[in-house]
Amino acid sequence: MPKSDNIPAPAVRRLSLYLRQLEAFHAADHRTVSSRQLGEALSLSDAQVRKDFAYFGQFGHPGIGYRVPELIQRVRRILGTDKQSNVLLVGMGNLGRALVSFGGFAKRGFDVVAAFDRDPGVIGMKSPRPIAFSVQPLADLPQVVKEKSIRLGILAVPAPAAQAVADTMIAGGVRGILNFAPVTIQAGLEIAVASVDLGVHLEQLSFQLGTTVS
Amino acid sequence: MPKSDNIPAPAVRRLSLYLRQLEAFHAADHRTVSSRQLGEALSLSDAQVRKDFAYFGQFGHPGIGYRVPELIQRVRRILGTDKQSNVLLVGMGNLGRALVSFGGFAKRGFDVVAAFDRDPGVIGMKSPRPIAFSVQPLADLPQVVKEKSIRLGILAVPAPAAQAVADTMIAGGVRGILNFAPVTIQAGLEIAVASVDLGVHLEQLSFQLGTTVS
DNA sequence: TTTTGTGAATTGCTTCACAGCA
DNA sequence: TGCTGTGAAGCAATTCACAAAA
Repeated sequence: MPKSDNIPAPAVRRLSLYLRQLEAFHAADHRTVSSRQLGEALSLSDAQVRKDFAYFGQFGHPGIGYRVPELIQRVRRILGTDKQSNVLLVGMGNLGRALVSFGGFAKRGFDVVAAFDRDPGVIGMKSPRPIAFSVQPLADLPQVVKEKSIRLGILAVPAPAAQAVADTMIAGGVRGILNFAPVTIQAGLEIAVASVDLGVHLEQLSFQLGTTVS
Repeated sequence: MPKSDNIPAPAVRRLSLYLRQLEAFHAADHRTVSSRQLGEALSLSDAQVRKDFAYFGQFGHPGIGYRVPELIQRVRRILGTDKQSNVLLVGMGNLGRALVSFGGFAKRGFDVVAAFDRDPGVIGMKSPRPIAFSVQPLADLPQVVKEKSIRLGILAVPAPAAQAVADTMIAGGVRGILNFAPVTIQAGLEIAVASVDLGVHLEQLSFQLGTTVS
């Protein structure tokens, strides 16, 4: 049983990176890995790595390091991705279509099993590539959430529609939203929201270039 | 002249959010905005907002607040997006195609003006929608970087190719990379790298659901 | 030896609270 | 009065450094 409370948010963010790197070590047939090796691969200190894992329990073996397959299992358990879960997506514009075609989610434990759009033009569309579902109207969302036990939704609609669609998702039973619209989504504390604003990331790079360099 | 050094990284991240929100206030015809209003819209404290701006200079007017158009200009200047700049993209898979079709970059000061891919099958392709350039082979990258004064590149290739392509971009003169591949890119300190791992964000949501709730 | 786990020290970030200006 | 800018205080996260385990 971990302390469960008082875990720094940055530590949780890094947990995902550790998992990704552990899987890379596993693919390269490393049986064990030390906090220093793991930190080096991710540009973190060895102390940081040990402290982060310590928030969740005792995973290491003194003198040995961490056993890779064991740690992968335990981190997945912590993140809740030890079993596949279903997610839905709303907004089948350019980005939405790219995201449902994107193979990377399934490898990390998330299956995109339903897509919704307001536009009747794309509803019924068999979505790009051989995908097993067709695009449905938003009105069907609550039913699909129940039938497929969906907890997470990806929001890929234009900015002006984002808050209203988010409200619809929440009312329909979605518990967490990954938002790609460049607006701040307002939701209750019991709803988890993460936002990815592609423009923001380029701005960060632009700022760094302005200061890092002459 | 700002102090220039010792600016917390979180403050720089929030600067992009302030800009986005200021533009929303501007569109709604707000002439001025207080730190409290701005903070409320972004779920931040008023003190946080004032302190963040203070890292970069004195922008506010006591008793009044911040003048919206003025602050927008100054934040853009700080981020280096007061003038449009050219960016390139490598990797015309699903995600890459969606990103070049994505209108949101131009509004924030970034024009995607060139696209590259390894696959001869897509080279020469006029890219989706009416876009003014065609996909080129990677060998052309250094020349394009020079001709179009490109400093930033978007990396949207599969994970196994990402590091090699990043090296090619850097050797070609790119100074900052926005990486969508789920790997840590190794680059010199003079190169700015930002990574967006779509799977990681879903994992964060998954973790929050596991702990927030029963 | 090697390497973890962890209290203690340190560094960094945020919030507080108020002087000063409009 | 309303609101900014900022030193000081408080809190959070990281790094240090070492006892214990293999």
